[in-house]
Amino acid sequence: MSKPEVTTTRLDDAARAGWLYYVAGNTQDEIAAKLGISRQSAQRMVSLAVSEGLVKVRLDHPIARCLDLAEQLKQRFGLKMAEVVPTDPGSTSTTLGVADAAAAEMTRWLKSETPIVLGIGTGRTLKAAIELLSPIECPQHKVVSLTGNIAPDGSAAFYNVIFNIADKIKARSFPMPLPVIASSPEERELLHSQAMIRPVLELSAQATVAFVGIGDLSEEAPLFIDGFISREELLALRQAGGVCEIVGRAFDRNGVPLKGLTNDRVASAHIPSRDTAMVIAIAKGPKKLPGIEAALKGSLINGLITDEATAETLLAG
Amino acid sequence: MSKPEVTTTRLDDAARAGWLYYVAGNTQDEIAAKLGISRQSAQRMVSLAVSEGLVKVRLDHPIARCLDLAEQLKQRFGLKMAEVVPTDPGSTSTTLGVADAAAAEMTRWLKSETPIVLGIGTGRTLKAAIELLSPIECPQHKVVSLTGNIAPDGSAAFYNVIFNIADKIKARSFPMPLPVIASSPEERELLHSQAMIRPVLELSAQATVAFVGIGDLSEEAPLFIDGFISREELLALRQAGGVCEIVGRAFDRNGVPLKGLTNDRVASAHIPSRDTAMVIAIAKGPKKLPGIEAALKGSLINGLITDEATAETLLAG
DNA sequence: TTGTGGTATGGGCAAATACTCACACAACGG
DNA sequence: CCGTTGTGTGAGTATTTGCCCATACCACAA
Repeated sequence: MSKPEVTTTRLDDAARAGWLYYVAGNTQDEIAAKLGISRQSAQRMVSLAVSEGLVKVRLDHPIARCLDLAEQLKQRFGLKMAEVVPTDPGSTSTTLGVADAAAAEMTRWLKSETPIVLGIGTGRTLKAAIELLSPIECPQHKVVSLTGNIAPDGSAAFYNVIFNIADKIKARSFPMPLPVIASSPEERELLHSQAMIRPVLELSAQATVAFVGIGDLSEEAPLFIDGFISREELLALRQAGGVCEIVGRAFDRNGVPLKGLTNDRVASAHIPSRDTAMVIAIAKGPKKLPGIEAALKGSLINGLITDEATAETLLAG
Repeated sequence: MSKPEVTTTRLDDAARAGWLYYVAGNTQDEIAAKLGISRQSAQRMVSLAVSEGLVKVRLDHPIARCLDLAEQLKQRFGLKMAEVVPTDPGSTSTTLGVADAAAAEMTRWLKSETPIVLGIGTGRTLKAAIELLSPIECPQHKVVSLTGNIAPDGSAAFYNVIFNIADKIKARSFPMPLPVIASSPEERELLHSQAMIRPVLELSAQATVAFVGIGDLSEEAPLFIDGFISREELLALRQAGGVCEIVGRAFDRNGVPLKGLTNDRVASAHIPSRDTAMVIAIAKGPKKLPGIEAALKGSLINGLITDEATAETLLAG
């Protein structure tokens, strides 16, 4: 006999046992007594009810939908980790919710006893996340910046958050005292070969986990708004097919880094290897969608924190 | 609301834990690890999710015996609708199972696109049912109370559930700001002629469907326990042949309303006409048997939700 | 009758889960 | 300011559950 073929009365009994268990809240012992069978049989009845799909559980909470979407994201894009937070339909904030979730995820990593190397990108979302981070003492960990922290005018780049996080978690921090984008490829090489910088770059390659934002390349591209690139450079990136930027480096819609242009001068560390590190992007909203899609296609990341609406669009596409 | 009042984020966490447990099939240990909390807390979260009613279990199996009994009930007593849930032999609860079924039946009605008028009685069973009701937005419907909601001491009658249900389903609600039993027939007339009350009474007569409980008139009669009638009044009702009470109005064993006594002063609306409305009683257990029999004999109802044991006794008698 | 293959049963045990308790901490009220 | 009260937490412990396995049972064929 190929099919399991369960008889009707058997399923009836299973349903009854399942009812007594799940609805009436009996223990298997009690069910056994009431149905006049052994506890083991009662257990079998209950598990039969489950395996035959008689028992359906539903969670009456918006969160349930989010978890479901997260699971789908992981499946579909081969992510190791995904988190979807509820969308607040009214809000236009690009950080609401995801920042909290990112802070929570960071905390989970930081709670580890064994030392980790935490790579940190840049951006508004990340800054918001770190502001939400609860202070926690983790002297065992190291936190390393993936981007330079010097703005074009020589001031500290505002959305470079390495100091903020280091302060919050009392870990040793490794900032990258460089401009985000050097003036020429040669300057970048020169800077990268400095004794102060090299160990930071090496450390960033060893990151256990990295949190990065995804920047769009629209008219309001953070790289442009914050003055790291000129309007002409922004247009050139778009012309070349660029749709997003991670730690300053521009990618096309397939997540392939653009050749030339500002990419030749980006002084940031490379995104850590997805084989050895968790690279978690924090991004939501329609403006970031092409960027997220690119990052997923190009396997630039293996973790994503986003919101419901964004997740739905990603899965629909 | 005198409820414990659990904050949103706490419920969110509970939902998350519940999802991981029931949907994703994690053990509590795994949940604890994933959420970065202790196993005990994970357990608490899961049980919170259950106790807050976030987790709904449904059994997708018509237990043959119950269906059979339901069919027989419909045939024998000319009901339009009957539902029989399994009996838990050991339990003394008067709501277990039937409340779930009632909630499911309500949901079925509420899902209707076309606006309905939902009449709601009172009582423990009904309250339990409404607590199990999943929140569902139905602004198209109206829900009207069939009984007054003022207790003898002036407080809100505890088992009047119009507000609970209105809150759950986001429908316009029509409570009846009256005492359940007026001090005299004259007072009742006066109250009923009020401009605030009349529309409610008229609406209740137009109900599409009404859910009512059946109260017994034993020493533990809810009317008496909750202080709506005195012991003397209770005894008088029994003396006069009363066996049950629906929306406060007492009936004899044939389902004929008693003349005089407290019935002259009951301020409740009449049970909607069985010709135009579904009137569904929710009741089980030996104590309610005479009441259910009376309601069936007097054709006070055309729908019944009860349990196996009660159904069997009804059919045997 | 006996053997054989398949299936159901219950004992036993480790894992998982629920519960109780004591304590920490914050909010509240004198 | 200090007790009081309520709430949340972790530790420890009892209960419950899931699962393996030896055994009993049954139908059927030799």
